[in-house]
Amino acid sequence: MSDKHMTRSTPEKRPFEDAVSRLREAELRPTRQRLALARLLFEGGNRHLTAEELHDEARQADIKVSLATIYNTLNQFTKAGLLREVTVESGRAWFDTNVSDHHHFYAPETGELIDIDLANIAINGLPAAPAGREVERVDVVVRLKPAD
Amino acid sequence: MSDKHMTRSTPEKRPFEDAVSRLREAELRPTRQRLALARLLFEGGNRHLTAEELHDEARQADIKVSLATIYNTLNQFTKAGLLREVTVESGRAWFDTNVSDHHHFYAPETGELIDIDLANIAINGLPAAPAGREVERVDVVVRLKPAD
DNA sequence: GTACGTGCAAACGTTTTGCAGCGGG
DNA sequence: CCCGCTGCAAAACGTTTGCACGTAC
Repeated sequence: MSDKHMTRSTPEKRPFEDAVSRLREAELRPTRQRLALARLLFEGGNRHLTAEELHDEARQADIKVSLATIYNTLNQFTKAGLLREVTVESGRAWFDTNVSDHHHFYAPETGELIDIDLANIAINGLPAAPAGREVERVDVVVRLKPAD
Repeated sequence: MSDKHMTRSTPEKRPFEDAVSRLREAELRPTRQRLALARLLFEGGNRHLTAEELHDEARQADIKVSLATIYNTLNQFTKAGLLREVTVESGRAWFDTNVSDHHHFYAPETGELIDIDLANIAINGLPAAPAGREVERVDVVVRLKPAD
């Protein structure tokens, strides 16, 4: 086996490989743009972003991506289960890199979203879903306002 | 006390008077359009409507109202506490004539919203609001899908 | 009469789409 | 080489706004 194409696995390299395999598992071709966006999204913990915010981040990181591609990518990632869409406001979609079952605090004035772990919360006595339907997901949004 | 301005309270007359006083209490001038919309909204129990749906209903009832006025009116009614805005989908605002504290089932395919009474549901263990903030409202949305 | 409401059309912000060209496998 | 992806611009969508006119009080 030639080592002509082999590269040493440096610590800095890891995220790149992670992003590649993440995309492959989701059956999405690891294109330049998707890789770049995946790294922005998934490095550095749980994040809540709008399309516009991700676009700005990409620009700041000197990644050339059109807003249309941002939207396409966010929707594809969501469909593939890599992201979760959070609906707290009509007129703006938020995307959450935390795809586990959880809930949110939402502060309208700042647009801030804060995760609430499922372990912290119990919902009892929910009526059964109407006939012919089943529950897909329960979303709890705790709307905040500045304290008096 | 003169009965000069008194009108016999016929069953058909009530809703009109109700709508008038409802608007007066909310400090909104009872104009032709606001009255007509108020009657469409508040007669016949709890309703969940989008602006577009209310506009269509008005057209069918031969009420001439522009879409802009529908939006203005829905927002004014909401601010006045006569309606409640329900956010279940980014890109479309729903208005609920039930302003009491309650939650919703939501069926995306049909756009159907079904009230869940607060009595039926208990939420325990919610973390405290972050510092400097307080909880304004807790919204629970149970997203439905067609049964398998 | 006057302040407020309405209608219309145009502007807005977000999201989607159509199509020519690029690039990953 | 081929099919899927990207970029751009334009369109679509729900919603808001500016301004002239109308109307409740």
